[in-house]
Amino acid sequence: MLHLYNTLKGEQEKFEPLEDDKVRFYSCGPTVYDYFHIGNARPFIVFDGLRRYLEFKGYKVEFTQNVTDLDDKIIDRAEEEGVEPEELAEKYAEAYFEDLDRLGVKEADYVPRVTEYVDEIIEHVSALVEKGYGYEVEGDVYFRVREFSDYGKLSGRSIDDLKSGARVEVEAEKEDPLDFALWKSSDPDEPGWDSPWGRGRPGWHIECSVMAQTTLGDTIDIHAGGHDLIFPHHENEIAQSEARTGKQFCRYWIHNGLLEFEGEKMSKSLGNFEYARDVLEEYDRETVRYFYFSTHYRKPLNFSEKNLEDAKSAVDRVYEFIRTVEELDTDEDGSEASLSDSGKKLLDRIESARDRYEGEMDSDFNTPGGLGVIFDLVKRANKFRDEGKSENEHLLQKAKEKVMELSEPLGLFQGRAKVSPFGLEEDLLELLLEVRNALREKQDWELADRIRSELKEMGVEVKDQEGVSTWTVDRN
RNA sequence: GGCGACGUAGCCAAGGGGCCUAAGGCAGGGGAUUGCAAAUCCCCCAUCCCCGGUUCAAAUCCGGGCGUCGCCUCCA
Repeated sequence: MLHLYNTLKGEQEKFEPLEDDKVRFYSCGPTVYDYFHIGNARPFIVFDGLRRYLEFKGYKVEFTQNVTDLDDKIIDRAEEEGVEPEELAEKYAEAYFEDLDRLGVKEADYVPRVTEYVDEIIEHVSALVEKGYGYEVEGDVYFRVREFSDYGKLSGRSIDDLKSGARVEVEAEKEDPLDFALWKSSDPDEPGWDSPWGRGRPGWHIECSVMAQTTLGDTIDIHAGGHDLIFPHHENEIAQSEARTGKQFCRYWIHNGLLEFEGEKMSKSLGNFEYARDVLEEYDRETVRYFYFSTHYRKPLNFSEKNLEDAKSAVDRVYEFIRTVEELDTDEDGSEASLSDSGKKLLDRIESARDRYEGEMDSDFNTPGGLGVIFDLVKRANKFRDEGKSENEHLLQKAKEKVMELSEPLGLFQGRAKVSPFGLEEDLLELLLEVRNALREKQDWELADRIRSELKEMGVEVKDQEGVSTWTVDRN
């Protein structure tokens, strides 16, 4: 039974979707005014993992991740670069999809864009105005926070706490400084749509409410995003949504911890960030994914070379195991009746692995625990292999299959990308290694070592093992 | 100032009253294996931020400190 920490309740709860095995899952997507940085990638990867894990457990998941392609940041940035906002948004939306693909994030079922939902947004805002939750002042429409009695239930604050914070910008036209914009009037040179309040564009929080509810329904099961979105973004989403429907908007609010860099939150405004695409030049996707899954998703995590290098070594360890097993001839069926004691132990470990794994993962998506089960299996299988019981080699095959099965939700260890799409490079490499092995037969170590070290410089690592030479590429 | 999260080995990181003489990974040391290298295997490497308390029993619960981070303003 899966348990998730629900920000709304402030504690872990049993996860039970509204409709038996169907899960309606919304995850906050990017505002496409720039490439996303490696900290932004955390929720993308972590919630991709959660989605896959739900599917792994047999749920039917409907997954929506929006693209905010209309926003003041886009307008500002477009002006700086001297291009149209639409053009800028399109450029970065494309880059976003490319980067997601490189990170191995599965495509969402629905990928709504704000500009395609303006009609629905206007409808939603109109409904709020009719109900007395929204009011117009000179073409802007605000949400009347005091009207919504549950305001603050997600972030655990009261309106009075917020007031005393006193950092809320005072705009004279608002009835209350805490009220937030649902709709903003646009200057003639800004993007705008005709509405009952004149030409304008959606406010800052409304798009998520509308896109979530349009694609998934009035009440959704999971809404996920970064911890820094709890207030005001998600708080306001709740207010807008529930004020209109009178129904609960979302049942489980899930928030990931932030990525830190040298002790501070990585963010665009602090300037201490690295683009995800730049990190991917250095490290392959599985290293990045492992890096994220090796810490519980709610904890803060420090970004550093060292951490990524560690992750890389760990990923290599599993691939090394998979590779060695694949090189065994394990055609024989191997009867389990004649297993040695150590074989029986290993078989037992393999057979109990899924339960142990789910036991970890069910506890608030504890991926470090889940990875522990996977690595434990690798360790024990390696040990078994070293005992040299060749008659039981099919057990290693089984262990490998289990490792891959359990790694699937994490998008790990399913096989590495080939060197080139044509396969020619691979053939040439094989040929080169054959020649090198002929040299080794003749004990021409000097030339053989030179080939190995020069290949290494190109990123191809050669290993000689049990008479066979293998190679791995240090890139994806 | 208000609200919240967190503090486990050299580093990363699970665990959350007795099975902990604390998973797993990385790095390091010693050994086996090896043309060399790599990989693999074996062995070694923590008493859980501090102080009080509850309990037969606490890393694990309670209270108080200290520290780090986040939110209260755009932000994943």
